[in-house]
Amino acid sequence: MEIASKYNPAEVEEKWYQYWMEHNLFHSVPDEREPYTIVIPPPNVTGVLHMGHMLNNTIQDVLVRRARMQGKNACWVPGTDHASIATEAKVVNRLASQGIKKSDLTREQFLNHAWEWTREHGGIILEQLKKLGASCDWERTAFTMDEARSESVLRVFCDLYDKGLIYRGVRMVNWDPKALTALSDEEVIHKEVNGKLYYLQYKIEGDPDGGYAVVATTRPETIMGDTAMCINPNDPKNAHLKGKKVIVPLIDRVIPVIEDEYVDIEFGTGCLKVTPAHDVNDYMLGEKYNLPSIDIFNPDGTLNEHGAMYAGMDRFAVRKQIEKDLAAAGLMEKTEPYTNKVGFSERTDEAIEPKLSMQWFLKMDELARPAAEAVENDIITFYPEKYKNTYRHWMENIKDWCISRQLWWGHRIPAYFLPQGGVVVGMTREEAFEKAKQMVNYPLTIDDLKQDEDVLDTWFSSWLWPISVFDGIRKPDNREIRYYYPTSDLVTGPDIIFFWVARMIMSGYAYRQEPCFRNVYFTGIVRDKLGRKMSKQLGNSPDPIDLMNQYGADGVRMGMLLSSAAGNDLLFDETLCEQGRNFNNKIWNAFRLIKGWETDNSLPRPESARIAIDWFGSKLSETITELDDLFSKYRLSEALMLLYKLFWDEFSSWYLEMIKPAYQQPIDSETYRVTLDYFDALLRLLHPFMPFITEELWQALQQRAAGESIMTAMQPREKTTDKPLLADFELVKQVIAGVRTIRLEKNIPNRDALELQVAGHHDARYDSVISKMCHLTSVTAVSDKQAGAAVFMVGTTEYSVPLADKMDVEAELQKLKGELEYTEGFLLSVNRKLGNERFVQNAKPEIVENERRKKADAESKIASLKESIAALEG
RNA sequence: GGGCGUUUAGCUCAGCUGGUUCAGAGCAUCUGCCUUACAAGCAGAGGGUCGGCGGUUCGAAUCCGUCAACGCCCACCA
Repeated sequence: MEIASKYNPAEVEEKWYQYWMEHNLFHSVPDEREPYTIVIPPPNVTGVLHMGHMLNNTIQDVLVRRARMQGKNACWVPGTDHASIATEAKVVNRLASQGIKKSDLTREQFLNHAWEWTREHGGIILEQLKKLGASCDWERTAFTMDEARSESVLRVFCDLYDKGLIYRGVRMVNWDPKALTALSDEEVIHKEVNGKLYYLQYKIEGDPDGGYAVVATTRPETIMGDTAMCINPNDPKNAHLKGKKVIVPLIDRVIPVIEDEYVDIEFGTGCLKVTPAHDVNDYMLGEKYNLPSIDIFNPDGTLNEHGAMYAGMDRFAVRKQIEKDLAAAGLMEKTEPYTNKVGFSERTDEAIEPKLSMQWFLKMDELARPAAEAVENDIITFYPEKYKNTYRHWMENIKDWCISRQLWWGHRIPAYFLPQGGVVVGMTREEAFEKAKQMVNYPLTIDDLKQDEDVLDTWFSSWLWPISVFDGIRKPDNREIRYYYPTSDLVTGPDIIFFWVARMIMSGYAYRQEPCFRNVYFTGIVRDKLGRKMSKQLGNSPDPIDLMNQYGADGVRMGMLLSSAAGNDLLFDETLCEQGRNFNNKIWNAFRLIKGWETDNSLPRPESARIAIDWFGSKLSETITELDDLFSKYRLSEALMLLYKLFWDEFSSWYLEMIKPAYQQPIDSETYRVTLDYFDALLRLLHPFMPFITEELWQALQQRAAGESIMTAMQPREKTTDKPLLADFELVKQVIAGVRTIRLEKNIPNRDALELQVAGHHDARYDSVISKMCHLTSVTAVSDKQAGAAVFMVGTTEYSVPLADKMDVEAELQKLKGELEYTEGFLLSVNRKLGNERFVQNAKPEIVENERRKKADAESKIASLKESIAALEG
């Protein structure tokens, strides 16, 4: 059978994914095995795969596949998120392109469009995950707005309301004037903005001299909302303003001067304009001093009728205009450049407007307590650990969660207003109606109930995800939730630690009295090789699908993993995918070699093969131990590198070369059998990282039963590791490398056999291997130094290859003298150490002993080198 | 303004509780090879005063202090 010399991923990937699906190998049902559960961080339902998803899902797949091969009942639950704001924005945009305004539609009509959009674009991302090889249990695919999840969300809302944890009230919230909704604090990103600090003159009322106070502000457009000016009572320079009233520029409204120590005397002029409706601090002052609050903005950020002559204009246009008008009126003292932090909407990138509005809130302190403790006490472990600090800090300063959004796409809040005031909460209108009847003493029909128009924050559904995907909210005792929960590992980005991770932990304790997962693996952010975050705007993000077409899914998976030390950002470089592809090719070719061998039962097993088999068996065992350790620390990148080296260096470059029969000669059947076993074990170790090629070769390695798969084969277990053998072999490698170097330097072709002479300690047990690898006629012990031989040292042993006429005596002398000089310097430093009394007294005995050994070795090496030099010179 | 983290070979990183598994790995580079598994390869080689300074110690990449650069998170000073 002729096998191509290059691996072609396109030919095999789809085939095996279908095979896995056809044989239902991803599906899990509860049984007596230990469960291993991961719930996917649900991507936006209408999103497409980006590099962050690639990384995140590759890691999850590695963990799941490995767990499955360790005999656990592995279950990876996929699904998508309705992404309220993001999806609604996309739908609004599409409607706009069709000339339809959202405001022209009824809620129902709009939702029809949204569902249509979801059907069109939904699930694309899940198909892309299949191309990556993700072994999700697709039968369990969930959606945050499907029936089970929606009902769970409403139930939790009702329950928390009944417990008094959800309340409704007027608060200063973060208002997004573009999305026209309130946002939670976590959805606001603070950015530095270069602006101006405006110094405005406020005339003092009734001052005969036309005196005025100067206020420094970054937002002159809000003066129409001023209801006071505030000074610090301890500020001597503004003492003359105490008890006075001042006049708001341009609109000539009179406002009082109040005093509060909140005002920083040093900032600006020490006078602060107070606009309770449009600033969080001013709001506090307003509450404290009972000031009126004048809201001058429409929801979309234009000014309303309180904006006087600016009514209808956008807030930023007003800022420009008012600057001119104030200057014209002689009320603008000056402006100076000023940089301050402004909040922007995470989703729409619109400047946030603090706005007073009626919203629903969830009280957090009670929910946070057990969640904080769980992480503090490592019941839930974070990798890397540093995020524990971040989490603790947030938990300790947690504020109530604004959970209502003025959107249509999402879970509509199950609260109903009564005609004469008051509100009832219920799963359905009917349920609410029943409750309402108990509450009021006036006639009421079901249609009198008006449901709240708002929907819930998207995260109010995702925070239930680990429970709701197993239907643990609606049926807390069902078999699935009891079996799969708590889940094992969560793999996600640190950017959503508050949005999602922290809240899931809270809901887990609130509804299951248990942690929702045991370990959280925070991935880094995928950046380009210049360190820039990958983004659509920059166009620096490669298309994952293109990458997979080019390098194969296995190659790309490897490329992602090689660069991703846990928790560090990773600088993605396509050459890593290339490295992945090359590795695939290496595996492929090793297979070609092995498969090409004929076996012969009558052949005895050569000694060199016996050594090779013993040695590699130990190497394999040692590697498995190290691998387990790395996995337990979630050091996947290093785990993969370890296997890479095991396969490429140890197996291919050393083991296969050692057992390789001469050209077109058969191999003895014993060696062949063991080699197939080793190859099988390597494939199984590699499978979690590179599922496709390993399945392809595993199937080709020998006849497999229908439906059999490497996916469900067991991971190899460690056997005995012969440490002395491994150590010996490292010396053997050095000897072989030494001879190879001589061949290279002296230009001696491989086909010319050489002789190797040894002076000093040498273990002859490995001579068969050395002879085979170096093409030697013999390895002989000699006592006398001989001229005309190229020399190299391994430890204190001197090896030489007689070369006769090929010798360049001068060059050889140079080399030996250089080595002598180095060794003498080394000896000097060791002697200095041993001559230091305090070292000999204080250091641990074994350390001192070690130094003495170094001294002895160096001395013997020097003696040996001197002899060789003498022989050459003589 | 607070907190956290990073700084080791050209690049990306590993070095846990201070002492030959302490200066490492992969990639890249250089040299020689189309040796019949693989040139997407084979064999070999070079390359770092471990960010700067100071301290503790017989001994510091490793511990302490300090400075610098970069990054992240949090925060209501207009």
